[in-house]
Amino acid sequence: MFPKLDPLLHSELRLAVMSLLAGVDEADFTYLKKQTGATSGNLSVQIDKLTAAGYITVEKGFKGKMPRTTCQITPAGQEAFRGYVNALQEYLSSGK
Amino acid sequence: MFPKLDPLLHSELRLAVMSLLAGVDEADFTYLKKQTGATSGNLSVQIDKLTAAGYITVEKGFKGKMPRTTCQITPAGQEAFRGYVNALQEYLSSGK
DNA sequence: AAAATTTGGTTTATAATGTAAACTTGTTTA
DNA sequence: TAAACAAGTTTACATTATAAACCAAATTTT
Repeated sequence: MFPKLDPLLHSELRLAVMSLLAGVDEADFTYLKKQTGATSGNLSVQIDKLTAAGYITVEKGFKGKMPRTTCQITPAGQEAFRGYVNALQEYLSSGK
Repeated sequence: MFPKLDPLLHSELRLAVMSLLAGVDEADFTYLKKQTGATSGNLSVQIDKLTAAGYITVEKGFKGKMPRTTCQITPAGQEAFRGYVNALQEYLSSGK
Protein backbone atom coordinates (compact mmCIF):
# COMPACT_ATOMS: atom_id res chain seq x y z
CA MET A 1 0.00 0.00 0.00
CA PHE A 2 2.64 2.50 0.96
CA PRO A 3 5.68 2.14 -1.26
CA LYS A 4 9.09 2.64 0.28
CA LEU A 5 10.40 6.15 -0.22
CA ASP A 6 13.95 6.46 -1.52
CA PRO A 7 15.77 7.65 1.59
CA LEU A 8 18.23 9.59 -0.51
CA LEU A 9 15.48 11.76 -1.84
CA HIS A 10 13.41 11.85 1.32
CA SER A 11 15.48 14.67 2.73
CA GLU A 12 14.44 18.26 2.64
CA LEU A 13 17.66 19.67 1.23
CA ARG A 14 18.49 16.85 -1.14
CA LEU A 15 14.98 16.95 -2.50
CA ALA A 16 15.22 20.70 -3.06
CA VAL A 17 18.52 20.28 -4.87
CA MET A 18 17.12 17.54 -7.08
CA SER A 19 14.05 19.60 -7.76
CA LEU A 20 16.19 22.51 -8.88
CA LEU A 21 18.45 20.36 -11.01
CA ALA A 22 15.52 18.54 -12.58
CA GLY A 23 14.41 21.79 -14.14
CA VAL A 24 17.66 23.04 -15.62
CA ASP A 25 20.70 21.93 -17.54
CA GLU A 26 23.12 22.63 -14.75
CA ALA A 27 23.48 24.78 -11.66
CA ASP A 28 26.45 25.79 -9.60
CA PHE A 29 27.04 25.51 -5.90
CA THR A 30 26.35 29.14 -5.07
CA TYR A 31 23.13 29.14 -7.01
CA LEU A 32 21.90 26.05 -5.23
CA LYS A 33 22.92 27.60 -1.95
CA LYS A 34 20.98 30.77 -2.61
CA GLN A 35 17.88 29.02 -3.83
CA THR A 36 17.73 26.54 -1.01
CA GLY A 37 18.93 28.81 1.79
CA ALA A 38 21.14 26.00 3.03
CA THR A 39 24.48 26.47 4.72
CA SER A 40 27.53 25.65 2.63
CA GLY A 41 28.44 22.75 4.85
CA ASN A 42 25.09 21.10 4.65
CA LEU A 43 24.90 21.62 0.91
CA SER A 44 28.35 20.20 0.39
CA VAL A 45 27.51 17.06 2.32
CA GLN A 46 24.23 16.49 0.55
CA ILE A 47 25.79 17.04 -2.87
CA ASP A 48 28.32 14.38 -1.99
CA LYS A 49 25.59 11.92 -1.16
CA LEU A 50 23.70 12.58 -4.34
CA THR A 51 26.91 12.19 -6.28
CA ALA A 52 27.77 8.93 -4.54
CA ALA A 53 24.32 7.65 -5.46
CA GLY A 54 24.89 8.53 -9.10
CA TYR A 55 21.96 10.95 -9.07
CA ILE A 56 24.07 13.95 -10.03
CA THR A 57 27.50 14.69 -11.40
CA VAL A 58 29.79 17.45 -10.23
CA GLU A 59 32.30 19.37 -12.27
CA LYS A 60 34.89 21.56 -10.67
CA GLY A 61 36.34 24.40 -12.65
CA PHE A 62 37.04 28.09 -12.38
CA LYS A 63 35.11 31.20 -13.18
CA GLY A 64 37.92 33.64 -13.66
CA LYS A 65 40.16 32.79 -10.77
CA MET A 66 37.48 31.68 -8.37
CA PRO A 67 36.63 28.02 -7.94
CA ARG A 68 33.32 26.93 -9.28
CA THR A 69 31.37 23.75 -8.68
CA THR A 70 28.72 22.85 -11.19
CA CYS A 71 26.10 20.14 -10.74
CA GLN A 72 23.98 18.28 -13.22
CA ILE A 73 21.30 15.69 -12.71
CA THR A 74 21.95 12.31 -14.35
CA PRO A 75 19.39 10.14 -16.13
CA ALA A 76 19.39 7.87 -13.07
CA GLY A 77 18.70 10.92 -10.95
CA GLN A 78 15.81 12.00 -13.15
CA GLU A 79 14.40 8.52 -12.96
CA ALA A 80 14.77 8.33 -9.18
CA PHE A 81 13.16 11.71 -8.77
CA ARG A 82 10.19 10.70 -10.88
CA GLY A 83 9.87 7.49 -8.89
CA TYR A 84 9.94 9.38 -5.64
CA VAL A 85 7.27 11.80 -6.77
CA ASN A 86 5.04 8.94 -7.83
CA ALA A 87 5.57 7.06 -4.59
CA LEU A 88 4.68 10.14 -2.61
CA GLN A 89 1.32 10.40 -4.31
CA GLU A 90 0.31 7.26 -2.46
CA TYR A 91 0.99 8.95 0.82
CA LEU A 92 -0.62 12.24 0.01
CA SER A 93 -3.76 11.09 -1.72
CA SER A 94 -5.80 10.53 1.43
CA GLY A 95 -5.44 14.10 2.52
CA LYS A 96 -6.44 15.98 -0.61
CA MET B 1 11.13 29.37 -2.69
CA PHE B 2 11.21 26.06 -0.83
CA PRO B 3 8.98 26.18 2.22
CA LYS B 4 10.12 24.40 5.34
CA LEU B 5 8.64 20.94 5.65
CA ASP B 6 7.09 20.06 8.99
CA PRO B 7 9.65 17.61 10.38
CA LEU B 8 6.97 15.74 12.24
CA LEU B 9 5.28 14.84 9.02
CA HIS B 10 8.40 14.43 6.95
CA SER B 11 8.90 10.89 8.16
CA GLU B 12 7.89 7.89 6.16
CA LEU B 13 5.99 6.10 8.88
CA ARG B 14 4.40 9.13 10.51
CA LEU B 15 3.28 10.34 7.11
CA ALA B 16 1.72 6.96 6.33
CA VAL B 17 -0.10 6.99 9.66
CA MET B 18 -1.41 10.48 9.10
CA SER B 19 -2.43 9.60 5.58
CA LEU B 20 -4.42 6.64 6.87
CA LEU B 21 -6.00 8.62 9.68
CA ALA B 22 -6.86 11.51 7.39
CA GLY B 23 -9.17 9.24 5.45
CA VAL B 24 -11.11 7.63 8.27
CA ASP B 25 -12.85 8.39 11.52
CA GLU B 26 -10.50 6.31 13.59
CA ALA B 27 -8.13 3.39 13.30
CA ASP B 28 -6.59 1.08 15.83
CA PHE B 29 -2.99 0.13 16.42
CA THR B 30 -3.17 -3.25 14.75
CA TYR B 31 -4.84 -1.83 11.67
CA LEU B 32 -2.18 0.84 11.32
CA LYS B 33 0.47 -1.77 11.82
CA LYS B 34 -0.91 -3.99 9.08
CA GLN B 35 -1.41 -1.20 6.61
CA THR B 36 1.98 0.35 7.12
CA GLY B 37 3.96 -2.84 7.60
CA ALA B 38 5.80 -1.18 10.47
CA THR B 39 7.11 -2.97 13.53
CA SER B 40 5.14 -2.46 16.73
CA GLY B 41 8.01 -0.64 18.34
CA ASN B 42 8.46 1.84 15.58
CA LEU B 43 4.74 2.43 15.32
CA SER B 44 4.41 2.94 19.05
CA VAL B 45 7.15 5.55 19.06
CA GLN B 46 5.80 7.45 16.09
CA ILE B 47 2.28 7.46 17.50
CA ASP B 48 3.69 8.99 20.66
CA LYS B 49 5.30 11.77 18.68
CA LEU B 50 2.18 12.54 16.74
CA THR B 51 0.24 12.58 19.98
CA ALA B 52 2.74 14.88 21.67
CA ALA B 53 2.39 17.24 18.71
CA GLY B 54 -1.37 17.27 19.08
CA TYR B 55 -1.83 15.83 15.61
CA ILE B 56 -3.67 12.77 16.81
CA THR B 57 -5.40 11.54 19.95
CA VAL B 58 -5.14 8.06 21.36
CA GLU B 59 -7.78 6.20 23.28
CA LYS B 60 -6.99 3.06 25.14
CA GLY B 61 -9.76 0.63 25.78
CA PHE B 62 -10.64 -3.02 25.42
CA LYS B 63 -12.17 -5.06 22.67
CA GLY B 64 -13.53 -7.95 24.66
CA LYS B 65 -10.71 -8.66 27.03
CA MET B 66 -7.88 -7.60 24.76
CA PRO B 67 -6.35 -4.17 24.96
CA ARG B 68 -7.05 -1.87 22.11
CA THR B 69 -5.46 1.41 21.12
CA THR B 70 -7.47 3.65 18.87
CA CYS B 71 -6.15 6.70 17.08
CA GLN B 72 -7.91 9.67 15.59
CA ILE B 73 -6.56 12.64 13.72
CA THR B 74 -7.27 16.03 15.31
CA PRO B 75 -8.25 19.21 13.47
CA ALA B 76 -4.70 20.46 14.05
CA GLY B 77 -3.46 17.25 12.51
CA GLN B 78 -5.68 17.63 9.48
CA GLU B 79 -4.47 21.17 9.06
CA ALA B 80 -0.82 20.21 9.40
CA PHE B 81 -1.25 17.40 6.93
CA ARG B 82 -2.83 19.71 4.39
CA GLY B 83 -0.04 22.21 4.91
CA TYR B 84 2.59 19.56 4.40
CA VAL B 85 1.00 18.34 1.20
CA ASN B 86 0.88 21.87 -0.16
CA ALA B 87 4.47 22.58 0.82
CA LEU B 88 5.61 19.43 -0.91
CA GLN B 89 4.10 20.55 -4.20
CA GLU B 90 6.78 23.22 -4.36
CA TYR B 91 9.44 20.56 -4.21
CA LEU B 92 7.87 18.18 -6.64
CA SER B 93 6.70 20.55 -9.32
CA SER B 94 9.99 20.74 -11.21
CA GLY B 95 10.02 17.02 -11.75
CA LYS B 96 6.58 16.48 -13.19
C1' DA C 1 -4.38 -26.96 34.93
C1' DA C 2 0.39 -26.03 33.48
C1' DA C 3 3.02 -24.81 29.80
C1' DA C 4 3.52 -22.67 25.51
C1' DT C 5 1.96 -19.27 22.25
C1' DT C 6 -0.17 -15.17 20.75
C1' DT C 7 -1.80 -10.46 21.15
C1' DG C 8 -0.90 -5.86 21.86
C1' DG C 9 1.83 -3.19 22.83
C1' DT C 10 6.31 -0.26 25.50
C1' DT C 11 11.20 0.60 26.56
C1' DT C 12 15.85 0.82 25.35
C1' DA C 13 19.90 0.56 22.63
C1' DT C 14 22.07 1.37 18.40
C1' DA C 15 22.83 2.95 13.95
C1' DA C 16 22.03 6.41 10.60
C1' DT C 17 21.05 11.28 9.53
C1' DG C 18 20.94 16.08 9.34
C1' DT C 19 23.02 20.24 10.55
C1' DA C 20 25.98 23.86 12.05
C1' DA C 21 30.35 25.35 13.50
C1' DA C 22 35.00 25.43 12.59
C1' DC C 23 38.42 25.13 9.29
C1' DT C 24 40.97 25.55 4.63
C1' DT C 25 42.57 27.65 0.51
C1' DG C 26 42.82 31.11 -2.29
C1' DT C 27 41.25 36.08 -3.79
C1' DT C 28 40.05 40.73 -3.50
C1' DT C 29 40.06 45.15 -1.24
C1' DA C 30 41.55 48.84 1.95
C1' DT D 1 50.25 43.62 3.66
C1' DA D 2 46.59 42.89 6.58
C1' DA D 3 41.83 42.31 6.82
C1' DA D 4 37.81 40.75 4.82
C1' DC D 5 35.52 37.79 1.55
C1' DA D 6 34.46 33.66 -1.57
C1' DA D 7 33.79 28.94 -2.14
C1' DG D 8 33.76 25.12 -0.32
C1' DT D 9 35.18 20.88 2.96
C1' DT D 10 35.73 18.52 7.36
C1' DT D 11 34.38 17.27 11.73
C1' DA D 12 31.66 17.13 15.68
C1' DC D 13 27.25 17.02 17.71
C1' DA D 14 22.47 16.48 18.36
C1' DT D 15 18.36 14.47 16.58
C1' DT D 16 16.00 10.56 14.37
C1' DA D 17 14.56 6.33 12.95
C1' DT D 18 14.44 1.67 13.67
C1' DA D 19 14.74 -2.82 15.48
C1' DA D 20 15.57 -5.77 19.20
C1' DA D 21 14.41 -6.94 23.62
C1' DC D 22 11.10 -6.90 26.86
C1' DC D 23 6.43 -7.11 29.41
C1' DA D 24 1.68 -8.26 30.84
C1' DA D 25 -2.42 -10.31 29.92
C1' DA D 26 -5.16 -13.48 27.16
C1' DT D 27 -5.62 -17.64 24.56
C1' DT D 28 -4.51 -22.13 23.00
C1' DT D 29 -2.31 -26.55 23.44
C1' DT D 30 -1.06 -30.79 25.88
